Amino acid sequence: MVLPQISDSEWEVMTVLWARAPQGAQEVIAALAGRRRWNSRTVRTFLNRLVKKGAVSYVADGNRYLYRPAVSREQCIHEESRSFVSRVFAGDAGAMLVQFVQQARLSAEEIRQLRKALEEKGKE
Amino acid sequence: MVLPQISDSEWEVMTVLWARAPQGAQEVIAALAGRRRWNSRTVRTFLNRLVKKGAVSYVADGNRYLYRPAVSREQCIHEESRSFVSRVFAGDAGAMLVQFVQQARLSAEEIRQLRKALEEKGKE
DNA sequence: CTCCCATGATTACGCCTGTAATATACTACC
DNA sequence: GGTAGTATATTACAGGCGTAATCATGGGAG
Repeated sequence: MVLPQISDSEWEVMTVLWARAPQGAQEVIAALAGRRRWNSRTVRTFLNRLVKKGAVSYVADGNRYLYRPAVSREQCIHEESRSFVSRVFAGDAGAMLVQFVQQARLSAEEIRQLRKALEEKGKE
Repeated sequence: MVLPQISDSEWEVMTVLWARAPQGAQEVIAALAGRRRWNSRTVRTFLNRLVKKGAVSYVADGNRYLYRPAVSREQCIHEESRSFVSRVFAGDAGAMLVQFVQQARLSAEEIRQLRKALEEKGKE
């Protein structure tokens, strides 16, 4: 199955659904209200498009729908990352990592975690 | 100055110009011929759009133009990366890195390089 | 029974993208 | 001086995206 293409705005909607599901449109709208000043109709449009794309499914609940993700966050992250690295770093993930590690602000905990992940890699 | 928005296809054209500049349209078309099966007119369209966006500048050279990047690769990478991390990882670069390190195939040299970069980070 | 309101469905619209084709201008050759 | 090539400039067109407004429908308030 090919993952549906998810736009920037749609991604925010997915984030809400990945955090909790199922949710009605009102709840999704409420969850987004803090971050984005979208008209409620706009959010409904995104939900519709996501359904049409197969990224979200729904079941009827009385007079409304309950929406839930139809694709996993992990898969989507994977796909987005792949396309990002391929675009910007010509597929060279190593180059990307080096650049990011040098540039990002990392907590001590993250550094520890990254070291550990690298150890694992080194063993292969 | 706000960086222009560069699309996927346009990014490939920029890559060619970042590698060597200035170049005439023919040279850019030739450079891309191996990777993408674009009609030469398509490439010219991208060059035009990039000029219009201010990402590329040109000077006349006889009957043709010589194009060169008007924005630096580093700036563009930075911007693309920022928007990617903010979108997919809600701005949490650390989370992104952990995910990538676990997932990417890395050469021994890259692992060494990353370790070193982490050492530097740890010292701060 | 009737009217309003919320909900989903359909439609709108301008800009961006991918992918070119057509038009115009200039040069180099016969 | 016309003609064939190139080069750039302009135009095309469908599908995606951001941002909503309008339409239709069914259930609850009165």
